[in-house]
Amino acid sequence: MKKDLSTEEKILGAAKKVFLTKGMDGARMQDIADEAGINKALLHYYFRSKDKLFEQIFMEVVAAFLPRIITILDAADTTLFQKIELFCSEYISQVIKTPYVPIFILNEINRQPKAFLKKVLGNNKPPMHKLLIQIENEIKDDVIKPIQPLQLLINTLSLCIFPFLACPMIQLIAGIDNKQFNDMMEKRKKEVPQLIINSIRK
Amino acid sequence: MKKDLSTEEKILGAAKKVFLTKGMDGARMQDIADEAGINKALLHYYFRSKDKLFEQIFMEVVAAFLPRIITILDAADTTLFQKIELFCSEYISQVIKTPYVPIFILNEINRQPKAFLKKVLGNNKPPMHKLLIQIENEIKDDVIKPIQPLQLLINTLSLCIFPFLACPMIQLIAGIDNKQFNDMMEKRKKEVPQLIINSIRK
DNA sequence: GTCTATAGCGAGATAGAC
DNA sequence: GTCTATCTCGCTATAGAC
Repeated sequence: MKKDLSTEEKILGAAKKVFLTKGMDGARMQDIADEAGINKALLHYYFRSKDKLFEQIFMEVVAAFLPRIITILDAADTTLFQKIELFCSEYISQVIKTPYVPIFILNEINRQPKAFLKKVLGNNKPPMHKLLIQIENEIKDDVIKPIQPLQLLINTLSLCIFPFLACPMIQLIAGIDNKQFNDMMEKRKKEVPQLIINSIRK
Repeated sequence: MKKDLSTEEKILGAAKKVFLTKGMDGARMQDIADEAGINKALLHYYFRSKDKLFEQIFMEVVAAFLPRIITILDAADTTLFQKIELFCSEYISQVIKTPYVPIFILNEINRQPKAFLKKVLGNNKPPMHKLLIQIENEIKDDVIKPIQPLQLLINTLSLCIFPFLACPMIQLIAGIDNKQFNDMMEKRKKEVPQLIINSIRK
C-alpha cells in the first residue's frame, strides 16, 4: 500500500492517522513507523522529534479545516440565512470525510489554550467577529428576532459539531453502525439550518 | 490545604483533578503525588497501579454523572417537555460545577468504546431507550410534530453539552472570561428548552 | 503508613554501518 | 536514505528502612 509515495509522504499520512485517533499523548512513534511501514529512526531523520512531527500534522489539519469555515462565516456578501445553510452543509460534508478532526482540535485547544492561540491565529484578530456584527445588524434591521449573537453562533456550532464528537456514544445509544450514522448526519445538513432559522425568523 | 482529610481521600481528590484535566495518557503519577502533597510510593500502596487508580476515578466520575441524567430522561411519569426542561437545567447546573467531566468521558469513550460499554453499562440495556419510545408515542398521539426521535435527542444533548466541550474556543471567539461564560450557560438553561420545544410543538 | 532509593521498562532520540 | 543497535531519560512500580 502507498508504495508509490515518497517516504516523507508516507510518514505524514501515517502520523496524521495515528495522531488523529490517539492524540499527542497516546500516540507512539513506533505506531507511526509501523503504520508507515518503516522504522523509528527514519521518523527522526525526516522530522527531528515527535513534537515537531505533531506540530506539522496539527498545522496541516487546522489549515485544511478552519479557513473553509471561517471563510463561509465571515464572508461579506451572503445573508445570515445563507451562511447558516452553507456552513452546516459544508461542515458536515467535510467531517464525514475526516471524522476525527473535531475532537482532535478540541483536545489540542484544551491541552494548550494559549499555545493554540498563537499557533493558529498568529497576529490575526479572533475569527467570526464579522459574523457576530452581522447578526447584531440583522437584529437592528428587524430581519431576525432578537437573540444574543453568541448564543446563535453556539447553537449552530453545537448542532453540527457535537454529533461527531459523540459519535461512538450515539452509535451505542441508537444501536446503529457507521453507515447509518453518516446517513443521519446527511439529513442534518437540511434539518439543522431549518431548526436554527425557524428559531430566529420573524 | 486538605490537611484534615485521610491520605486516601487526598489521593482520590488529587487524582480526580489531574486525570480530569490531563486525561489518562497525559497524567503522571508524580503530578498526582504533588497535587496530593505526598510521594509516588504511597499512590501504589493505596491503589496498586495507575490503571487501577484511573479506573476508580473514572467509575466515580461516571457514577456521579450518568445516573442523574438517565433518571431524568427515562422517568416514567413526566412529559417529554418536562424532561427536556429538567434535563437542560440539571445538566448545565451540574457541569458548571465540574466543567472537565464531559470531555473526560467523551475521550474515554473514544479511547475504548467497547471497554467503556462493559464498564458503564454492565448487563443493562442501552440507556435512553425509554425516552426514544416516548418520543415516538407522542408523535403518534399528535402531541408533537413528526421528527426522528434520535435527531431530537441529539439536538438536545448537542445544545447542552457542546458549549462546555468548546469552552476555551468560545471564550477565545467571544473574548469573555470564565464568569461570563458561566453566566451565558445559566441563560441557556431556559433558552435551549425553548428552542427545542418550539421546534416540535404543534 | 510514609518515606527514600532504586529496579525495570518503555519510549524518544542518536550512532554508525550499509 | 534506510536500516540495526544502542543510548538516555522519564515514568511506573517495588524494596526496604523507619
